[in-house]
Parts: sequence; C-alpha cells; structure tokens
Amino acid sequence: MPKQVDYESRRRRIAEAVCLLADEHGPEGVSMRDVAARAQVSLGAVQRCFRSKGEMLLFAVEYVGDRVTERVRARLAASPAQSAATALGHAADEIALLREEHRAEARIWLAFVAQAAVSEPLAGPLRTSYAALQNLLARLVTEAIGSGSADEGATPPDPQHEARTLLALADGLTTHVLLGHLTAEEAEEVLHAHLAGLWERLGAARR
Amino acid sequence: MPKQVDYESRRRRIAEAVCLLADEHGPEGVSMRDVAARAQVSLGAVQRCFRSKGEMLLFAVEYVGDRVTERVRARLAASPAQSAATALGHAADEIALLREEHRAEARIWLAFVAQAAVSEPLAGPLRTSYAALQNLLARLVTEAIGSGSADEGATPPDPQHEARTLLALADGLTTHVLLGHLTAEEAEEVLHAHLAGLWERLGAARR
DNA sequence: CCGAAAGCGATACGATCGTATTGGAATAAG
DNA sequence: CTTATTCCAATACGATCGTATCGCTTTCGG
Repeated sequence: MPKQVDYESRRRRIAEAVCLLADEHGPEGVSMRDVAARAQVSLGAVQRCFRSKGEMLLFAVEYVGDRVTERVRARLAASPAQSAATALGHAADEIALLREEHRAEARIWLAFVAQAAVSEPLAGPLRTSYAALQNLLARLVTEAIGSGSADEGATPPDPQHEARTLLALADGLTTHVLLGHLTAEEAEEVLHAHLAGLWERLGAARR
Repeated sequence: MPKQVDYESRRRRIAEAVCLLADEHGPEGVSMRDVAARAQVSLGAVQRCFRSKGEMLLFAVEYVGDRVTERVRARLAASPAQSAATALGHAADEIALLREEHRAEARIWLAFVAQAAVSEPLAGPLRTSYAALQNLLARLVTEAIGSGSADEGATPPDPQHEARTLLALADGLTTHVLLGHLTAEEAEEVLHAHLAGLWERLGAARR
C-alpha cells in the first residue's frame, strides 16, 4: 500500500482554520482557498479530506460543539468537591463564553447557528450540542436540589425547565455581548443574578 | 425637471425582498440580482436606490428593526388599560417572535445579528433596536413596581437589570426555537415561568 | 528494487458575484 | 415642440467562488 497520512489530525487542523476565518469574516465568508491557506495545506489536500465544502463545514461545526461541551465538562471535573451551586455557576460561565479569550469561539458558534437556521444538515449537530449542554445543566440542578434543602412547602423546580432557562439566557447574553449591546461585565452580572435567584428558589435553607 | 420616482417606497419594497431572501437562503445568500427579481425591478433600479450592497443591507436591517419595535409598541398601545403584568407578558411575547407567523422575521433577525457580529456598520442599527426594546421593557417593569406592592423588606429590583435579563432570555429562546432545539410551546412556557417569577419578586401583595 | 497505488499541487472550468458603463426611453421646464 | 435631465434596462467586466481534472511525487507490498 502506498503513502498514507493521518486524516484525522489534518481534518482537525482544517477545522481550526475554518473557525479562524469564520471568526474574522463571518460565516459563508470562508472559502476553500482561504481555508487551505490558513491550514497551510494545498487546496487539493482540503478536497481530499472533504468531498465538498458543506461536508467541511459540517465537520467544523461538530468540532466546535464538541470542544465547547468538552471544556464545560473539564471545568466541572476540575472542581468536583465544591458545592452544586458553584458548579452550576462555573458551568454557566463556560457556556456563556463571555470571557475575552473565548470571544472568537462565541462568534464562530453564532455564525454556525445563523447558518443552521436555514440549513437543516447543519442544524443536527448543533441540536446535539445543545441537548448535551442542557442535560449537563439539568443534572447539576438535580444535584443542587438533592444536596439542598428538604423544604416541602414550595413546589420543587423542574431541572429540565431550569436548564432550558439557563441555557437560553446564557446564549442570549453571549449574543448581546458580541453585538456590543451589553458589556461582558453586565452580562456576567445578569447571569449571576439569575443563578442567585435560582439558588434561592431551590431552597432558602442554605449556608 | 425630468422623470422622478418615489424612492422611499421603492427602498422599502427592496428591503422586503431582502428579508424574504435572507429568510430562505440565509444571510450573505442574498444577491443583488435575486433581490431585484424578488422586488420585481431591474438590477439597475436597485443600484440607483443603493450605492452598494452594504448600503442596501444596512437599510434592510434598520427596516426590520423598526418594524419589530413598532409592532411591540403597537401591541402595548392596543391594550393600555390592563395591568402592567399582562403588558409585560405581551411585550415579551412579541419580542420573542415565537409564533409561527413571525418565524420568518425571527430568521431574518438572526441572520442580521450573526452578520453584525463581524461587521461593525451593521451592528449599529441593531444596537439601537436592542436599546429601544430594553428601555421599553424597563419602563414596563418600572410601572409594574409602581402599581405593585409597597413592601419594603425585599430589595427592589432594578428595572434595567430585569429588562436586560428578559431581553436576553427572549432572544435565546427564539434562537433555540429556530434551531429546533426547543418547540415554540416549550419556549413560551419558559418565558412565562420567568415572568411569573419576576412578578412574584416585584411584590407578593398582588391580586 | 520496482511497479502499483495513493496523495498532492497546479491548473482549468463554468457559474455567479458586485459593480461600472452605456444607449435610449421617459418627462417636465421653457 | 424642443431640449435638458433623470431614470433604467441591458450588458460588460473583473474577481472569486466550488469543483473537476491531470501529471508528478512519494511510499510501501512484493
């Protein structure tokens, strides 16, 4: 058998280039040639990795989705001993992508979301990522309920419901920061205030 | 003086065409030629109305922004006698663009937002629209506080803070519905639950 | 050592893009 | 009616896009 290369690593490299370009010039502003140049490979090499541009974008969106969810998971694993409340806070922070160093990732995400709203094949992987994040948040809420108060007067919050709210709020805040409608500090303040409210609702008997 | 046409109405017609195409093929998927065909005018006529494509898109985004905020304002004017609480609910409903008949408008909005995240000239009008909506919501919250309880124990919520939260939540929910991650019913349920929580926070002494 | 096979860089191709140009139709003032 | 001016449809143009094709190089089984 003749020459063979590590396609997996090359695909990842190309996906990185797609992200860089999508961050700079928006979605649809990435061309195969620019991608090839950014990834420091020839156009032909890109074409060998992906049958078409659509296939390349699909891989890139899955790549980004995996990276975000993995980062959230890692953040949780890094601080396992703390309370469910702070864990929720950290998770929400990571999802909201508010920090300056993740601004690019947020722009890429938004670019793909907008594209996916009119392109069904792209929407699939994004839904998968969102479902993963929502389930992760819901699990944290469940833990918070369990370790929290045993108060029986108030209606117990639905973890999936709270996770949906949190995810949508984080997403909206990220968008508003990207647009410059909110500063990162304002968004963080809103997010933390919501978390504080949620925590209070979970059960006031908390120290 | 020779022939003269109503440029204002033609510009609006072209903006409508831009919206229709942005809804179908996403942002950047709208070409001058397609726009001209949709608006039933020639390419030359479009070029006379707008010096460049960017100028056309800029006009279109302002047009959409005005239409959304105007619709929210109209909805409020149509039900002036009701309580501040229901007014807030209606406003949030309109902003979230969850109903099927506004799905297209939501897609267009998302398309422009994504584009604006990497194109500063487009971001300006969007920020203006968001600021208008946030102020409108904040005003409603203020009214709700005024007409609500006079309880002094709890800390009074900051109207601007609550407006920011509401706006971001509505935006995030709209996006998730467009992607198919949430159904319109789920999103509406989340939004109403948040409003209920807010209302409760404003003061429990309410009938 | 050697040919078969796979990879890759270069190039070609057709389509489509935004924009510029141009020649003639339409219109209102004199 | 004449004429100057505005408008517009058609067309041209150069750039860039995604994709297809084609030799040359590289590599490994035999």
